Amino acid sequence: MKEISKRYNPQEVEPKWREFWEKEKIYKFNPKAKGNVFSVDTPPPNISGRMHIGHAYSYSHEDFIARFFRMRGFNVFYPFGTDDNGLPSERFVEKKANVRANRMDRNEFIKLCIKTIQEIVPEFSKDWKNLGMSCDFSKTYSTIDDHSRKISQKYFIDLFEKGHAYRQEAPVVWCPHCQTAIAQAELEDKEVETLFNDIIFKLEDKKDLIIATTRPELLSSCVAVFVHPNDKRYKKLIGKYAQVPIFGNKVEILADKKVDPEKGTGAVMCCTFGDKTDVEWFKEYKLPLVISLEKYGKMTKQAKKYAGLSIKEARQNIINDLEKKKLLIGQKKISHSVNIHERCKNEVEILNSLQWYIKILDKKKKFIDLGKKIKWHPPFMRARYENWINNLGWDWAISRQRFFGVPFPIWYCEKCGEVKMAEEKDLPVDPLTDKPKGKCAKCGNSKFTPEKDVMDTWATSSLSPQLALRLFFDEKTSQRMTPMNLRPQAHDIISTWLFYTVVRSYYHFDKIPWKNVMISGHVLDPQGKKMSKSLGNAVVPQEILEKYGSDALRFWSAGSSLGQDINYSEEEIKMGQRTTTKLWNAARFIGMNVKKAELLKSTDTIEPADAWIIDELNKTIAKTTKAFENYAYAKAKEEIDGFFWSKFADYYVEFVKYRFFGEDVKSKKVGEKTIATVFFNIVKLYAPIMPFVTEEIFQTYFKHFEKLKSIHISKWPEEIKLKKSPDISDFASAIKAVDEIRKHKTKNGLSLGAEIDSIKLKTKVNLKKYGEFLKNVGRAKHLK
RNA sequence: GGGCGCGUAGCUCAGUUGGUUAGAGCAUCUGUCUUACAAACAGAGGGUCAGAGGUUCGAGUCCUCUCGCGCCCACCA
Repeated sequence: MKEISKRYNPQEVEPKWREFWEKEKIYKFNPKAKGNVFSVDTPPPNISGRMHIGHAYSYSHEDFIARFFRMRGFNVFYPFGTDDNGLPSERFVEKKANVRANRMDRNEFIKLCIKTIQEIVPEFSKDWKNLGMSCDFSKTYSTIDDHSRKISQKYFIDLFEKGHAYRQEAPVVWCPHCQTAIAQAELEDKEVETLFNDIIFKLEDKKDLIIATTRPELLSSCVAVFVHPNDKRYKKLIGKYAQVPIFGNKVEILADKKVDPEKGTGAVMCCTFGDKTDVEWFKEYKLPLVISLEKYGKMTKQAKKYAGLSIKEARQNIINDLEKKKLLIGQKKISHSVNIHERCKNEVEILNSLQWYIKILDKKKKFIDLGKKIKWHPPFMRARYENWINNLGWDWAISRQRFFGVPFPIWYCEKCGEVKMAEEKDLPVDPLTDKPKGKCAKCGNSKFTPEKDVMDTWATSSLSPQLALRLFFDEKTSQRMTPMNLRPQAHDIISTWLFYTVVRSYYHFDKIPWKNVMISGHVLDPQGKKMSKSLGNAVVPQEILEKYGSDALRFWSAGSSLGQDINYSEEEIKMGQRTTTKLWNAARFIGMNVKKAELLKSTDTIEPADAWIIDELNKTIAKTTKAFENYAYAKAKEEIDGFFWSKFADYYVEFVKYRFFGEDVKSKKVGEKTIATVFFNIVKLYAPIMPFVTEEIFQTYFKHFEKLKSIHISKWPEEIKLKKSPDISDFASAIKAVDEIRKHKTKNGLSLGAEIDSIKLKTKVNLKKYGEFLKNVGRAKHLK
């Protein structure tokens, strides 16, 4: 047998096989290969940061499944792409190059973005390769490349033509810091301290009406005052008018059930727009639109003497002025939560502006129904999807007043404003530099204004099945391959990526995008807190990979069931490392004792111990296979671990030793075959979780079993059937007897290898059948 | 306030449709260098299954309520 290293060294072994897999194209997708296709809609990681531990965790999960199905004989379509447009990428480039997009030339900035991305993507993708991902990296997409822009624009045109996309001037969630509209899904909450101000509005009879507000700076946008219809204090005021302090205009006092009489003074001003309720009232009561806030977050002329001030400055100045006029009669410190933009963490406003939308509100029920057609792993994650849809309050705003994104393929007629779409054969287009063909369909004019906005990054990534499929297939085949088999992702983007992909798939193809979704949890620190750079409790996967290797990291990832958050535990990673060591040692043991490994033949005559381990193996194969088929990789790992450590290593290896060192050639031979067969299967069972050590063992010891380049394209284990097999119904008693002998030795401080003269067994065991076996395994001369 | 998940040994978790004395790993303690492995092995101790009530011959598992933790959403006047 080959001379091999005594210790397993992942730092040496892992790069070797990684290069080998790439060179030999082990994971290359072959459209003509046999077997049913199993397709994965791989999440394109966002390039705005390196792979973090949460990525390592959830990408491991999908790779387990992809590897399992590959070995199960499926033709696995497992593509890779990167998400590299939109605000996150802009912010990343701004930070890296120390520039601000809105202070530089648009084209220069876009060029800088593209250059930066080209520089970093190869290094960025390396982390995913180092993790051992079995994607086909030979063709990849980026959500900003020509390929993706073309698809994104094509399907936008499709939406428009089908009437699912519309442009409208309406209140929209606006980020004054990023100076763009954003979607509801991009909001986060933040708890802030603020002042609740009681302000006097004068009534027509000169009496006071006190309203409470946290946003006095919006007084100039006040268009009504609302009270609860049953509020006795205000009932008689309904329909009358109140005068807005400082600005002097009169607004009607209206009644609406949304007013909470308990809150503040029970009278509330409605401004266009302070919050979502204002928008609802604005629409419902057809209130006038009075804009006091412009897109940079500064006060407009409407705010008169406060024009040009920031929100905070205006608030302070108005409070001061109200105080001077004795119109501010109370102030209370409160803490409330406000919506912030997830990308920049700044408070958002609601602004009236012209934006493109994709209709979603009118199809809520449909999207919920589609969700029911998808198989969710774990099932309870569907509730989050439905919960999100039920709470949706806005259509999907997809235009962004930004620079680095997929442009809308649109011009507007200068004369009549009619939309002019690009033609499909010209895609991708940039309306800022490309000219539309032909004349305005409506008025015949031939001068056009380009659309400057770009699309929300999700508007492109929600087409990820198409982005991936079209790398390898024509349009017809791509559509035939939808729905894909699996969408793997983490739970934080159910309301964005997952939901939007369902929306797009429905509008374009009237189909669900995938048959299964697999939702991973998050990684928490050992105390159960969220890991984040800012808290300083984040672990860096690159360091773990370097120190312990990918197999060990993946082993840890496999440790919690699907959808569960996991606490980071270095101990568990060490356990993975120990498993690789244990596997390596077991392989070495076989290498030392078995000259040339052979597999059992169905006609071989085996001994009871062999039959027992084969039986246990068969049970393990059945359970592991079922678990993996249900995406329950944690259960699969548990089964394999249990069999390998507690059945194979702890017992079977000890059962077979005496035969290896003894004289009975026939018994020795069948023992050799059994141990090789069983261990070979163990290595295969572990292959999806720990691809490197299993490849090393396969290549070193078992390559001659199957004429294949890699274990990862070998056949998944199946039940081993032997024509004649001894009865092992009483083998448990033999194991019990072995335990008893071990206990006896431990109690007496003897080493397990020590020979003992005789032992009286309490265990009832058939000594005729197992006497010799027990004497040999237990190294006892006599048994009673 | 709504939705979802979780609460089992010191720690991390497993417990399939309710069915003997509740399991594993880590940690602890005691032994053992035994021809794969001391990064190992053998053995031992350790649990009112968050709490209360209910259904049942029988509940960690089903139902109701309470408490605690986490996530998502709403609340923003």
